[in-house]
Amino acid sequence: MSDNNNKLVLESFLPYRLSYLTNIISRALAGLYAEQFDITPHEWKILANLSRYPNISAAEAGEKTAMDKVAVSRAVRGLCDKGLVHKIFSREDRRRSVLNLTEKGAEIYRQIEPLVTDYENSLLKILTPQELSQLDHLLAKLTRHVAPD
Amino acid sequence: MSDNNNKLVLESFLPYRLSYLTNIISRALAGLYAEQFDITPHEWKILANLSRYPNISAAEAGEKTAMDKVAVSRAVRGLCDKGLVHKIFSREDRRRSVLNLTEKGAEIYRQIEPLVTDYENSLLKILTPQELSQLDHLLAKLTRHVAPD
DNA sequence: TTATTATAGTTACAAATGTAACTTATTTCA
DNA sequence: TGAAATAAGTTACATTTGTAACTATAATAA
Repeated sequence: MSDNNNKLVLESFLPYRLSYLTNIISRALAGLYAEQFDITPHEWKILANLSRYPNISAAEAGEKTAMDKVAVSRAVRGLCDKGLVHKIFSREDRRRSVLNLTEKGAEIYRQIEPLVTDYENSLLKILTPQELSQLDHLLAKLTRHVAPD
Repeated sequence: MSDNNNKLVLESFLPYRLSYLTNIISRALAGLYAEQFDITPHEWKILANLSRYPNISAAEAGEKTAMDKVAVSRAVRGLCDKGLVHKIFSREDRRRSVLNLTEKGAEIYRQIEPLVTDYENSLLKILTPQELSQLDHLLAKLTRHVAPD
């Protein structure tokens, strides 16, 4: 039986509120690097992951970013075309790619990273330490519930 | 001067965590009505707003949903084509549209609404009352900060 | 072995979304 | 007035994104 007896109130509907907030933040973030560095949000995710995890494959990059393999393939191609990423195929398994930042890619990453972390800090610093830990807890709990693994 | 002295850690980066959670929820939500009722997420937003606010214009619907006018125009056309929404132009200002659900639109809305609110409830009920009020407070505070008006 | 199945990645096509230009109607103000 | 500016909505085009089919390689198992 349905446990619903409330009317839908859009202004307080959790998925909409989340989506609204997320869209604004994502757009602001993209604005920090999009035109200036000619990098798409997908490309940025891959770039950041390769900085943190060198030598991963496209599939692994996809897992870490929650991007599907087509999006990863396109982002990697874009990054390779711009000379920011170097791709080879593994000797052991020639299906598997091995991705790394080029020197240029690492340099661009170093330029973008502080812009992005500063933006995050500008958000986080409006929260009290207590609110911060609540936010962390809530995101973890909700995410665990909708995406268990 | 930059107040950044942390390395970017993707797993704990607020915008990514938010975006990840939001995407999963949005996808789950769309799955509730997309194929079964042949309604897109944009169309659903307009449908729900027209149920709550009859006689609004496309521009007003756009404000309430944070959709741009092109997206609204397309969603409204889709809904009209399916016979779910009725559009006339105002007598006082003939640029301005006046939108309403048709009987069929209202009926479809009545069918989808409990699916959507049940899904929201399934999320909210894993939170304690205290966590719920924290979530409400945090979303409001962050949203106010990134989208002041 | 070798036939089947699974995996990594790419390509091709379709659908969705964004940006800019356009049409029509209204408002402003010289 | 009536010319210019503004506003609502649509259309056209380009870009992005998603889905499905495909290629190549590797693993499985009959």
